[in-house]
Amino acid sequence: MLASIDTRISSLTEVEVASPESLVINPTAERKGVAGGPCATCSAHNQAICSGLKDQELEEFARNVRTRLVKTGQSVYREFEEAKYLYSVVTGEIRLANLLDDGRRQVTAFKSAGEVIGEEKNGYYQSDAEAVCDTVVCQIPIKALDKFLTEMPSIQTALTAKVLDELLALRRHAILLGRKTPIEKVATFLINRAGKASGNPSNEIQVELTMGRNDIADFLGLTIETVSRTITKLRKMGLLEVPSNHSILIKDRAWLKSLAEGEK
Amino acid sequence: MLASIDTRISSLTEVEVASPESLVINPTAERKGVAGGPCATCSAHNQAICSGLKDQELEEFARNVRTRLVKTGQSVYREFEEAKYLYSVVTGEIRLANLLDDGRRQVTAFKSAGEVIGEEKNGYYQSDAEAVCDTVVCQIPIKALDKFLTEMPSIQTALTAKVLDELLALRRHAILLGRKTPIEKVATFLINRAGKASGNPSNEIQVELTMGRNDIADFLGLTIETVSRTITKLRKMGLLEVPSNHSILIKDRAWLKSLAEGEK
DNA sequence: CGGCTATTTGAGAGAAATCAAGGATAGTGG
DNA sequence: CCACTATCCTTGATTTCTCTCAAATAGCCG
Repeated sequence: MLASIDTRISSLTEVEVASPESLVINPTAERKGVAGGPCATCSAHNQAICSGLKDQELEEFARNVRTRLVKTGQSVYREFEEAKYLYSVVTGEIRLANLLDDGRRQVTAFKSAGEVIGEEKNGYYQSDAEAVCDTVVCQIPIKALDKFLTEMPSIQTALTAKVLDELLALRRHAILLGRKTPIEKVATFLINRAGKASGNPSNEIQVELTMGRNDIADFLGLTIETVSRTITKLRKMGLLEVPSNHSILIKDRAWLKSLAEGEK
Repeated sequence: MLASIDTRISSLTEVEVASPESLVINPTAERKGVAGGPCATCSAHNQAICSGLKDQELEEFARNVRTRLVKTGQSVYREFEEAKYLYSVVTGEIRLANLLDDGRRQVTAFKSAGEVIGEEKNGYYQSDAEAVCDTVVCQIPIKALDKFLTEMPSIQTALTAKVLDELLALRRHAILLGRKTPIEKVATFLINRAGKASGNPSNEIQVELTMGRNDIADFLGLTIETVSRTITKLRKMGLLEVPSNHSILIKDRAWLKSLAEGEK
């Protein structure tokens, strides 16, 4: 699955000449005659807010959206910027972050395929959204969205569910930030990643990290050194192997999970 | 304003014989013949999700809701409990909290008049909701709400706005928990309270705390001792006076605000 | 291969948690 | 109304962690 994402991204990247900052592709231009239009064949379709749409609605939806390639480190939008679009992540990964004036940063979430970003307050985005790796997002104009919400109830429902999911995720994250130890934080992070990564319930599982230690530290409310030391500690306990900086092999998922919950 | 709340609560408390656990009052029984029904005269009406309703809609709304007195320490609902109602706070204050298995607690928000609680995920509440002090809530059955959402668009709009507000508040709280120092945390807490408390932009302002130090500690991700020491420190800096445990006088709001943002 | 960046590791300082009393406050019942 | 008790809050001493500062190592890109 990761391989197919990589393929998709690099093929898109090659077209990237068109716009050095961020590539905009009109999906209607890509495929014609497919039932449901181009969105029907989107790799994120099944997990996205458009998944409940019928063929005809989906075609209408497709006419209103654009996909956009956001390269590593580039931002999709910034906090306090006027919110004109809602986005759905297609491939890759986005980090949402908030900053203090002196540069301290808190990453509040990593968002991947099918997830929605772009929440606003009084018309302005609530946080910075930046690509952790080369990422494709689906850009939905707020104006078009308003129409969809009334005409296509399944979008309303799906969107509400996504927002409530995000609320819950933030609550879970709050208890992590405020009350968990570094080991519990890192264990929770890895377990959540493993859950995202596959349905394989086996005790050993490979986790791919798109982000660097810095992002992990800012996500968990730690310094980069503490993250590094904690991973080392888990490795020396025999819980992990670290084949590369961006990949971690969990040797004992159940044990790691119990650590994540604070059972010592 | 606080005085009027107290009056209201104690008058309700006296009726409390009816139900030792939590008093249920049918507002339709209270007043008749008022345009908009009993909800029109609700002290929280202007800030609540029902504020945009016309008289007739409001009467329909009133027929479907009940008010409920929740005494100090009692819970409105618990995490993982089936979500049958959405609530709007009328008077008093509710704390939302999540727990770890070993009892560690993170308070994610304090909710007062006009604010909504009861967010769910797959039909189950996301956190514990408990009364910080004697509190009156308006109980809206989810089933009735679903009907309102389609028939009264202003409710849909208001509710969406409330949820987005909550998302933003949680993001702000995440950066507080993950990246702020104890002084910044306490200063932020007090400044936010002061903002809630009044429109008085003067430099000196009185803040009423309904909750104890324990709740503040669990809200800010600190121990109770650190909260206490930090308040003492701010007091000795001449920034605060503490006339009673539940009341704090901010002597220099601008200075406190600059501390809250991390400017040293 | 060389330079750049990311990550790991080490030593030391500082800060908040923990452990332990002591003091204030509020609510209860005489 | 006041004494009494339970709870809450503050303060002090000590310990433990995590951060900070510093440097070495590893990985990556051209």
